[in-house]
Amino acid sequence: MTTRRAVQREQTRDEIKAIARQQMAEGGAASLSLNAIAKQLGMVVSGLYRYYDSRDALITALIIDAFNAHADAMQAAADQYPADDYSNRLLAALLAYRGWALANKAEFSLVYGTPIPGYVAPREQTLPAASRAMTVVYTILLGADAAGVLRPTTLHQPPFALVDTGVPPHIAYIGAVGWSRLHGIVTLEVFEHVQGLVSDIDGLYHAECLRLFEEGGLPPP
Amino acid sequence: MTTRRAVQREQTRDEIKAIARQQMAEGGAASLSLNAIAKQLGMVVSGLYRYYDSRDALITALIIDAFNAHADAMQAAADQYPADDYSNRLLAALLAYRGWALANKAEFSLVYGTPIPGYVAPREQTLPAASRAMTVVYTILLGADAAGVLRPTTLHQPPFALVDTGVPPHIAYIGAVGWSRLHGIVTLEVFEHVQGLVSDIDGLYHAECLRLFEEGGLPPP
DNA sequence: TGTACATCAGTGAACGCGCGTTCACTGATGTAC
DNA sequence: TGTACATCAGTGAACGCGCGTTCACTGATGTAC
Repeated sequence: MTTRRAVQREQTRDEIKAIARQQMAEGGAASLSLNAIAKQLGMVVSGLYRYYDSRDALITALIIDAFNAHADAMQAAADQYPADDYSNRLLAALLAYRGWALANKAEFSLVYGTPIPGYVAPREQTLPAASRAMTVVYTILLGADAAGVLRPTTLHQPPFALVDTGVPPHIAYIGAVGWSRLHGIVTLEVFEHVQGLVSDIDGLYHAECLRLFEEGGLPPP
Repeated sequence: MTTRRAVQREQTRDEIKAIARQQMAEGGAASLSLNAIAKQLGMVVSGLYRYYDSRDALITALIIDAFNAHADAMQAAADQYPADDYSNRLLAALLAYRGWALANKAEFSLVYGTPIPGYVAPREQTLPAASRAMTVVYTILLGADAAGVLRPTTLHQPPFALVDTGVPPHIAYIGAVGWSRLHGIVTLEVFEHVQGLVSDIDGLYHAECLRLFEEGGLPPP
């Protein structure tokens, strides 16, 4: 039974990440510093190396966590509605995309903003988590399509080349268009570029969501 | 005649910015360092303070330059077409938005990505330059509207609140929707998130541009 | 249940590094007369 | 055109700071018998 020490260890790993997240929330994603984390943890900085091999390893863990938390938020929002209520599930997931980003701006920046100088993400580690958010949306759309709820529209015939990820092209097309549109609003909002132009960003986001339902052929909720 | 020294001075200021841009292009926007710039310039680091009051002052200058260069690229692209060829002028400007961003990824990140930790942009200095890109688009749309080329569509009645910037709401609405949509594609592309999903990003961008023409009521070129 | 040993969490000192900023200085370029 | 002085570009040393990482260490917690 190695349990007790292992549990403690896992707790400390989590605590380190929690403090890192908190400090990122205060000073921005790029202000991450092992020294500052150790100080707040009440531990000497070299002690952190018992838990993470290096600063980069910690960043990677934070990135994976962020992707997962983002996807989890979307999934949880969708799950508030019954399995066959595709429209409400999708809208909830889309709103959660923005909601999580605004509630966790630093983590959103860490993942979708300027890369941290000197750090390169190990793709094979981060990619599975990174694609989860998209999978949440695909799953809902695939369900709707299988149930015959997804009306074919012009947005089902991609006029450009998509990467084959196993998802049927007409679903992938809606996904790509929807993601880029909504992501645009969210990035501009998180980095405060659109506030001088649109006062009701919530309204803009909703309007774009509804247009996506219409263009994608799913009845709006 | 203070000219000679003044000219030299202006040249050195430009050279400092050029080196800064080059180093940002190599190491990312956040890797900006006065020491590194001075070394490459062949000058001792304290000498830089003859030209910029501080690191932050240099960053501000670079940000203003980036906004201006971006808007200039859009304006120049539009100006390849006659003043009354609104459709081609607009499309050229929109394509230049992405083109400049891809050709100047570091400057784009500096301006639209995660803010540099410890630096806060003095809004009153950067705002005029920041709004220029949007002005290029507005001007074309206003011209088209005045010439009666802009067909009224549903995208002319904003279902949400816009900030009054002196631009008529129906124009501002098209601007906000178009900007956020296209910006989304460009950010995802610059930070390499969409490459695993869409292989022909050029095609996606064009398709979205054309949809904006249709929705906005301007005949596609 | 008790002892002998192994594992491992956390310490503390030290490493070399790069950072932005200051200050008194030298020597060249410019201005005033 | 020539001299006296002011301006200013660039130097070099020093400042204090925070950074990530290493290493030999102590002492507590766990395991084997």
